[in-house]
Amino acid sequence: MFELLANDPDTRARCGKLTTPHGVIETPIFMPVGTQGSVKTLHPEDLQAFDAQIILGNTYHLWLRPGTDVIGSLGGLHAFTSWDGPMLTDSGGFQVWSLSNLNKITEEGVSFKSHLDGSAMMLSPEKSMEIQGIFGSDIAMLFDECPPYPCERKYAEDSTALTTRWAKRCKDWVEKNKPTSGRGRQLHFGIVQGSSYADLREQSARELVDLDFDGYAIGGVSVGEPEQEMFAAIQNAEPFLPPHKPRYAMGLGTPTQLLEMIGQGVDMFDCVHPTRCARHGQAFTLDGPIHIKNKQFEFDASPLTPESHPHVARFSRAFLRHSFRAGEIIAQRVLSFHNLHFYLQLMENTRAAIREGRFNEFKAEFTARYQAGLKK
RNA sequence: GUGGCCGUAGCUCAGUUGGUAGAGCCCCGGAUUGUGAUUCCGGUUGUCGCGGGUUCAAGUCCCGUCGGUCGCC
Repeated sequence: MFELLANDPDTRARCGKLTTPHGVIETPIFMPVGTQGSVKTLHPEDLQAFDAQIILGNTYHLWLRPGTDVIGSLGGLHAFTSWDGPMLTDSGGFQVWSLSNLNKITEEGVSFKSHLDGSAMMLSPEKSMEIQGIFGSDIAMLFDECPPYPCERKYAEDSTALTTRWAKRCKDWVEKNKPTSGRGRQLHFGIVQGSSYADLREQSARELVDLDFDGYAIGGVSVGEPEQEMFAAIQNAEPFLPPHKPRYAMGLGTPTQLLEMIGQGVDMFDCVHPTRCARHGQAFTLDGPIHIKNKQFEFDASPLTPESHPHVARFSRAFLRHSFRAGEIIAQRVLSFHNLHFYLQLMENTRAAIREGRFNEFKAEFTARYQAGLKK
């Protein structure tokens, strides 16, 4: 299922291969986010063009619209969205946090009002597993509670314990119902919580590992915490996760954060950052991000970056700036393509560096150049 | 010729009983971290058509004048 291929001698970074029903994923990997069944502005062929290995979908959003009846009758999420590669579905636990003004958390689950039509809904561990089973994603995330940041000790304790109890219920449901992706056994990842408390992170990790899942995510990050807290959450959980299972940092991060966390033993990432920034005109480069809408690019005939994919490099910076200012869709699409290509290229180069035992050097070089660009 | 309406930021306009000028867009810059994101935040810009009068104080009131617009002869 998960095979470790290389360990970096100087850090906790490693290379691996995760086998899923719809294909093999090489780690470390970044997973583009396609909340509602598509990566915004991109065609599945675009994703293939820069070798996206796995993409995300979201249980909460796809359950509310179009619903399990539609996706189920169309043959599952892969057939429905026309993406034939591996797919991971988030459980909806994060939406409990991000839409928190509309919900109420109880032992049973979360009752909330649909943000689409206000109708009363209830999401529970069993329900989330059932929905993800019908979707037939390759990797299903357990239904967790993502506490806010900052979070008081008592709340964090109760929340962490609740996430463990919910994890047990998810496991029971899965063992009873044995969901498949349509091509084989669906994988299930537990989610470590514990907020900013080291002992709770450890406790959460241990309890989830005892339940034995296919992989482990570190959640409760990307909720507005400072970067150091984010890294601390990883460091407080990672030592208690089994080396022979994949680790996934949820909702992260920037290019340099990815390298930092890979060095801390993380294998998988997802984040809306590259696609959201792209739609707003920010492009990632080896010298830090640039705002393509800026006046300095008005007459710039050069490609977005020297390393840009041919689909992107055929356009001048001047044209991209113009297209953004004119509100043309092509601009958002080209930058989305570019940013994801940049992230996946970074992952590919990182894997090569780990295999060759020079991850630290690679990370230092990349980070120095990127941050020098940030200061300009 | 005559009557009404209108002249305020680059554009479209708001400006209460007179109290020292605002909004949206544009433009310039920034944010964005398990997507409720064509989102959010910040910034630049004015002979208030012109001249005169009343008043402590006029974009607001009065007179004149110029320009635009609509109606009438």
